[in-house]
Amino acid sequence: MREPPGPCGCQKCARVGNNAAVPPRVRFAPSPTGYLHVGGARTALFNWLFARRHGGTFVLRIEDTDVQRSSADMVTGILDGLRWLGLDWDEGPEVGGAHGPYFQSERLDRYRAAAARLVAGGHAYDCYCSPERLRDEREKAEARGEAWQYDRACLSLPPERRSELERAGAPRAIRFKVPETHAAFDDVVHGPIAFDPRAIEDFVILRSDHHPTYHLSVVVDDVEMRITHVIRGDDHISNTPKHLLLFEALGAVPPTFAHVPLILGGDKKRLSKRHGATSVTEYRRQGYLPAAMVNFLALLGWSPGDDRELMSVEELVASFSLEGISGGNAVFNVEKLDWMNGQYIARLPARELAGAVAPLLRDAGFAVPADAAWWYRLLDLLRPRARRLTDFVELARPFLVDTVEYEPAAVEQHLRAPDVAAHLEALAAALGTADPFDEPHVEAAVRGTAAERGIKAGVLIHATRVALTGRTTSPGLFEIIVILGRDRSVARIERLVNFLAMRNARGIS
RNA sequence: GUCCCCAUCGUCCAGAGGCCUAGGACGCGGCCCUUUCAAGGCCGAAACCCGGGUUCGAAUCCCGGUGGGGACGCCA
Repeated sequence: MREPPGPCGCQKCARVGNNAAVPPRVRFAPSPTGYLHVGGARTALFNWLFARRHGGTFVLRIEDTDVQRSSADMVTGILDGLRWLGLDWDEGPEVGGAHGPYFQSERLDRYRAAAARLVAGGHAYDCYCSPERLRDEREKAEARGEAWQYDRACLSLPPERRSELERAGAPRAIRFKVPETHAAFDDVVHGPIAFDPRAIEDFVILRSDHHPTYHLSVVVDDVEMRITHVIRGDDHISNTPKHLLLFEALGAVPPTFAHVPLILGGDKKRLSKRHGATSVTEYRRQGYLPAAMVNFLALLGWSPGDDRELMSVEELVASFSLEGISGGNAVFNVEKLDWMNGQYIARLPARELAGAVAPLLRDAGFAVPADAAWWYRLLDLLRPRARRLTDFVELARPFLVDTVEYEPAAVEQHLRAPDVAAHLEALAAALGTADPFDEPHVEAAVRGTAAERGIKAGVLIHATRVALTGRTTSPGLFEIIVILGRDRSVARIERLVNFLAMRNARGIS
């Protein structure tokens, strides 16, 4: 029996009720208690790709029910991170939408109403147990090497005891009464997962300060925001049975779940600060291109099913499917990210590259060259040598300063040949008459000079590189002579000749 | 400790019973190109965790072990 295709012609769009296929609604729900972590960014990316692939809606919801630890700055940072990656949201902060508000701190009345409904329906009950008592019980159990579950002390409180507590002003939380039904679901990436409900304690859904816990708010919002697919981190698998139970108690059809594996550091431990950068802001600062970051993150735990590696956002959207997500955790491999970033730098249009490098140049105290054509040509010479945007500052330095510094290693390695100064003077003269001043003629001048003076071209080339850049490495010599131009090239060669003369005079050779 | 998830080169993935002499990419080694450094091209080393089943046939299915990870809060 074939099911009707979804709105985008595929079989994967959500089916709500009997058989009406609707475009999927997915959400990314970060907690603003920290910056946007690369793991969170990848979860957001998978949600976004899924929504775009199926013509669905990507909702951004801020889970700021932890008043103490949440901050507005973190919200800004997360939004900036998502925008930098190009993950635009259809509903959420700043854009609004029909299912708002999108900050949980503005939806507290809904959670309280839902909790009251659950109590009224016999799915939840008031709990007056003090946090101290619960903590003690847990510690005692732990000392015995056992796990402790809430003992349902408040499940059936005698009315007189209850009014006594109320009169005494005892803080009251609300706990969900976990039923004995089996909690099982079919995870899109993991397959069937079943839990024994006896392993789930009666968890708190509304704190004594009348704020919801995560379990309540996430389910209430997913219901009210009509979320069809929950794509989130693996670490939520063990929470899912609680959520399933809540969906049921609330009389709602649960969404489809897809739990994506975690991102680990080189030691296979959960990625954290000691592994290096973990926030997307940090990668941005380090000179990674958003397109490279997206490509890399997409391939971390997901594959299009073939051997493609370099994929544009359009290709990712066209190929994305939840079934392509692998079940195992993935190690964040910076070397591969570096390679990929280099690939994107190599392919970036000159204008865009120049735009991306400009702020870095200014930060380093350089003015962006006024001659755009010249600057683009220079960038083209440098780009195959760059892996990060930040590399361009050092690569470009010799071409932006008035006077180059001679690196000791360059002086030692390439200026030892006999009569280098004389050879360089001859080259300066030859360059003075090269016409036109282009690569073939410059090359002819260099090779011709070497031949006339009976030395190997390499000797002259290396010495000249030191004169022009002060370094042992650079783009091809003929290319850099041309880009520096006749006057600057000749001047730099003559300056090195003088430098060598002074050094000889001081007998330092 | 209990529950859950996972298991292919060092790393990220391909593989959905015969197409596997296990494929691609990063990284690594070599060669080519070459004025250096890159980039690029070519070549190479490198893996199915172990043990039982099922099957004519298993990297692929089942069970057990081992290993790794995650969750066990009035955090999210």
